[in-house]
Amino acid sequence: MNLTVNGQKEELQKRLTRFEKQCRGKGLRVTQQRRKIFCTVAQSCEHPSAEKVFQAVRRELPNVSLDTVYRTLASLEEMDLLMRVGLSSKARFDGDLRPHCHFVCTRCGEVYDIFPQAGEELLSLPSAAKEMGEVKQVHLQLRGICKKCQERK
Amino acid sequence: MNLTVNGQKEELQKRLTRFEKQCRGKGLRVTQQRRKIFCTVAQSCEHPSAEKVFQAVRRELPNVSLDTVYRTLASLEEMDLLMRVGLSSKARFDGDLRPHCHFVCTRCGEVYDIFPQAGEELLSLPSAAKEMGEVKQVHLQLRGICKKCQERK
DNA sequence: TACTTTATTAGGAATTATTATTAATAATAT
DNA sequence: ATATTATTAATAATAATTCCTAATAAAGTA
Repeated sequence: MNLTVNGQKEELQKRLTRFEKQCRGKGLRVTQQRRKIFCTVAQSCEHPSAEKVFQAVRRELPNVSLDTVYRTLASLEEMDLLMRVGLSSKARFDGDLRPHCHFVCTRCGEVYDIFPQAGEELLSLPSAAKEMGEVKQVHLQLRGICKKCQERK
Repeated sequence: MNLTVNGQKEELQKRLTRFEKQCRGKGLRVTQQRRKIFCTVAQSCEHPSAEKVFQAVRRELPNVSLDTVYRTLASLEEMDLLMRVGLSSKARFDGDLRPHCHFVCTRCGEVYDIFPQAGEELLSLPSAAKEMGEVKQVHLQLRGICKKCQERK
């Protein structure tokens, strides 16, 4: 894990400040565990898994439990302090390979298709993409709260 | 599950034809199980989970096993006959909320950041997006084979 | 500072999702 | 029709995540 985010200390500081503000705003206690778990993800460029976060946090808090890590990561995601790569829970499949994107409801987990209008361009690939490897698929996912969930609450 | 894809029978037929061609091309046997599993996903607009596919297939092939469904879905994905929404395996987290996208290597699972160049616009949201609900995050994922994996065979 | 309240946590058990194993089955070529 | 060999069913095993409960500790209050 890197100790700085792309070599930018200020960015890390900004994230930590935001974290504390958000917690206090929501009335969440800033516990050692919560702070350390957030720090671990905020400092890393490696998109760590829950297990990796657990291992890293355990070096300083040897008794931290894996459940705490999962619980905290979920609540940090809820507060928009970090994001989850891919989707949680089980895999879902799509037989439609035409260019379109998915609206994923973060509350109920439902996945909706969004097709671009005729003539509407979905996206242009960032130029740095080709340096990473061979791009075979593009997945564009919009996350938010779906209409149904907005209505029922 | 819908029996037609957005009301277009031709699209479904196209997918089935492609499926058979791909299987024969790769020397894979077109078994009842394989065909029914593919059909189930190809006919559906609901991005079914492996479990859902299993339930649907079992109505016609009562003895199909869950393992077969998982195995077949994975091979269909490999053949680019369907795609997986989100990521398989474990969840991974990112503390960087600045606009950027991820290159996900489908071979080794590694996740790399790609930041747009200065002035480069990542994407414009499809106009249909706002009808789905409130978009809170945009996740752009490029999938392919990373440089490292390309080199080591 | 000590006390109280209540969210949070550790530890372990339970659940869910996915993958591996192996003998039996069935699709294709002959 | 038969042989060959990929594929499958059934079940066990593993991996990932979540639940449960008593113990702990953060933040407010006296």
